[in-house]
Amino acid sequence: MTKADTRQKILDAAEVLFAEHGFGEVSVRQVVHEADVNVASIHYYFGSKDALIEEVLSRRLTPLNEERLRQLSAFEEKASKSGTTITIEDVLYSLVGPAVRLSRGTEAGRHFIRLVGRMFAEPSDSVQAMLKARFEALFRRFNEAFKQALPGVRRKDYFWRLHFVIGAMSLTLCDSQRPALLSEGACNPEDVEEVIAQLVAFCAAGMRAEAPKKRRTR
Amino acid sequence: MTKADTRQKILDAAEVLFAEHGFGEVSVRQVVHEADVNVASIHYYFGSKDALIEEVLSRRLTPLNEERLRQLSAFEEKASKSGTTITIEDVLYSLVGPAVRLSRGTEAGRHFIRLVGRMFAEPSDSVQAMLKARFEALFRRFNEAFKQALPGVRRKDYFWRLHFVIGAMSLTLCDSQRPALLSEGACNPEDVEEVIAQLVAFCAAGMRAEAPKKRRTR
DNA sequence: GTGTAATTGAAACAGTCGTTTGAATTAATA
DNA sequence: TATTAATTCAAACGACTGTTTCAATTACAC
Repeated sequence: MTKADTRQKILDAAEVLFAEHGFGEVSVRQVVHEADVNVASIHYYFGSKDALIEEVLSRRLTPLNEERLRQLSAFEEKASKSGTTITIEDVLYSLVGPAVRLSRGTEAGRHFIRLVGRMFAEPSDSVQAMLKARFEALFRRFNEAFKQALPGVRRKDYFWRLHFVIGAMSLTLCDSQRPALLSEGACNPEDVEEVIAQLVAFCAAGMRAEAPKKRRTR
Repeated sequence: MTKADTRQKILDAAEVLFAEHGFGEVSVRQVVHEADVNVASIHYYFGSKDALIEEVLSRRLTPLNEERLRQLSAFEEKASKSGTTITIEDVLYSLVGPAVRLSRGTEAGRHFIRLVGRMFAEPSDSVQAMLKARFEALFRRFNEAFKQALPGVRRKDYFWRLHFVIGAMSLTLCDSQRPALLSEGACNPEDVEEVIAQLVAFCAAGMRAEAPKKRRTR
């Protein structure tokens, strides 16, 4: 067995187990058992369990965010060629499309994406710091694009709505089965383009909403 | 110290710790240390760690969901008296209002609500079964109300959108600080009625959106 | 084929885990 | 106040945690 094989087997097994049960609940011994390698391999290749977690995440997160930026650039170029500006649907499509496709393509992608969704609800400082580092560039780029697509929306309203978009997206990535269960089969979570279209339509309408007014507290 | 005191101290400490670090990451010894009681108390009062988790959740979830139903009924009554039907804003307001208020009121509420948000991203079977049991009645009741408020929306579209609403709400409850951080202070997560108004406006617009159309896969 | 480095293996490290025990203590009942 | 029941306590249970050690094995350059 070559070096690459063992590393890969550990990462694959860890991805599945972490997605299924969370970081804290999965022991390195479960990982090495599933990967069919020795206990010491994890520390030989990664140094520690925490370092392994980092590796599991960055392995797929980097290409995913690159793809998002690629799609966004393509939409912007297309718009500028036709003398228009990018639409909110285009921006959302670039943001959620690659992620949903990854989450529904292979079994590995499904596990990984659930892992990311789980992390967004994870308040632990180390995880949040990691997320921030990996998403900062993406965030700045999409902020500009959203601004262009939503000229009339106030700054404050925009940031709240971005937060809601992230929430809707996270849950959709993290839990693919609930809509099917709740609707008793009417929703098909495996119809990737349908999921994307639903998510984009919902978020675009929410983003474009009238500025909210507070109610009297009851 | 009376019996009630010890039980209460354990529940309070467990709520904070579980919300902060998750179920698996918190040991019963951390809980008893924080609660300043003996290790055996947890098994004396609750039987097991799992049973303690259940107790922590149901202690606040039951009154929360009762309040949601109360508000919904009040809106429905008001509408029927004036010969109109309930609006989507009213339904959403009943769903998210009590939860957001709980999450921003006391420190205990904040911790508890983060716990619930975290659980929605938790795929573990035992947790999902627990959630299902505790939310089933609420779910049926709100389904009817949404149906009334959204006569033109197809069944399939509705269930997808409900899923997105839950996602937006979950993240907002779970992570109160991110909007403030991302917006560099423009959003104030402590302005409870503002948060509710923003969430309701976003979700109402999303719920009322035009039926989505799939794009060509790129 | 020999020597050297990379990798794997089984065993053990010191801690921590959830849980249990049974005696010591407190509170309630009579 | 005496008796009984409820509660607390320190200590220990075996199992499991992440990590380390070092000999055995494999791969590769010469």
